[in-house]
Amino acid sequence: MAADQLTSFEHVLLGLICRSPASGYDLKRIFAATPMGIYQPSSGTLYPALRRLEAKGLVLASALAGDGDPARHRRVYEPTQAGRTAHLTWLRMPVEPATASRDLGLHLMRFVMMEHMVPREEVLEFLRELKDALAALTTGLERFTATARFDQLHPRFALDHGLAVHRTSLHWAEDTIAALSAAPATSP
Amino acid sequence: MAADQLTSFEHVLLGLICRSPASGYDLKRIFAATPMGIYQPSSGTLYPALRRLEAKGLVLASALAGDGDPARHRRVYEPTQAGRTAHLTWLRMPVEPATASRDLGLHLMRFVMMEHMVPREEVLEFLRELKDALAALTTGLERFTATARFDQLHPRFALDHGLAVHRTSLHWAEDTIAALSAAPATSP
DNA sequence: ATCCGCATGTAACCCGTTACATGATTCT
DNA sequence: AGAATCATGTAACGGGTTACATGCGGAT
Repeated sequence: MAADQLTSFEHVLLGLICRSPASGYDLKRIFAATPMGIYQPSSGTLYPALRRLEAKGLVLASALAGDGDPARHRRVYEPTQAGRTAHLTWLRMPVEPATASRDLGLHLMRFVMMEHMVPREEVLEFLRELKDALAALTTGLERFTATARFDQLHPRFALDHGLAVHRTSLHWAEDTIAALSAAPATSP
Repeated sequence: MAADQLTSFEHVLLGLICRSPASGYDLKRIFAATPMGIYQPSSGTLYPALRRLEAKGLVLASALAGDGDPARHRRVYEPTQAGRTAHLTWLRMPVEPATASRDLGLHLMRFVMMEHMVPREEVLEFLRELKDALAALTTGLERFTATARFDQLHPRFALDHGLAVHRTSLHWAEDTIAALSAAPATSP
């Protein structure tokens, strides 16, 4: 049932539910309030995705709203054991160097959700993988810049942008590895 | 016929065809060879997209292959007048500050294609719009960072990354404005 | 004669977008 | 009572992904 892989959005939803049980509306507000609110999922995206997670046995809708009157049209989802496992597996997925650039935002998302979910050492390993992938990308772009001949200005400028941004991400990864190595340990 | 708007991918294809007539296979090789090859369109994406552009009257398939034997199963597309107009209109679209972050890659694409297509002053105006949008995003993130309280480490680190990357893009825009202002004029 | 690269296409499937629909609850 | 907010859903549409299919031309 839970065999086929989830979309990125479903993985994020599952992660949020694992952090704390939530209804669809709760999740909508989370997206609206936090800086990941650049993406605002619509009802037509959100609720079917939750139903898919439910159908795959990764989350369960507990209809208890908490207040006095029972279950007033609110479906609060909480993860099943299979859901927690799937989420942890997702968090532990390796960084594919080839797609690290495209998936950077998703990797950041995973990084945020790793806290208190996987041990510090695994987080550092993830960051090292990310750093290596970004380093490979920058050297690849540097090599292209060195070998290609530019008969126009703008392509060169655009490459400069890509290079600068990748270098920034690379430095961030290095800095974060250092900061996290120095930070006091926390309990999962 | 050409009323409804195109997808980003279709806009890019149209731009490439405007730069120089090409077949589907040519376009595929362009994506594979240049640094935009991070995205490699499949046949099922590419050819239907070209057919849509053709159906909308934006491109035309001229079946002359150039070599001796005539048209050996190669559809070389070239832009129609409506196609050129649509492409120029796309190039001249303003930068939406709200989605500048999400569309940054696309804006860079537009920037590359603007060369020799729109006058230098319009390119500079575009870059100023982009710079302003990026500046607004950075101050917005800075404000969030200042007001929000972080009970966890990773969200703070992730925000740092976003801030650093946006600042890099902002600096790039400023530098490119300066460089382009100083560069010698070119003919469209 | 066969295999590889060129070159274009089709069909199933899935998901995100958009727009609309529906009720319950709280506020004024 | 009426409006706004909470809360969930559905249906149509379009396009991207994947995988498969096809045929020609040149190379070994």
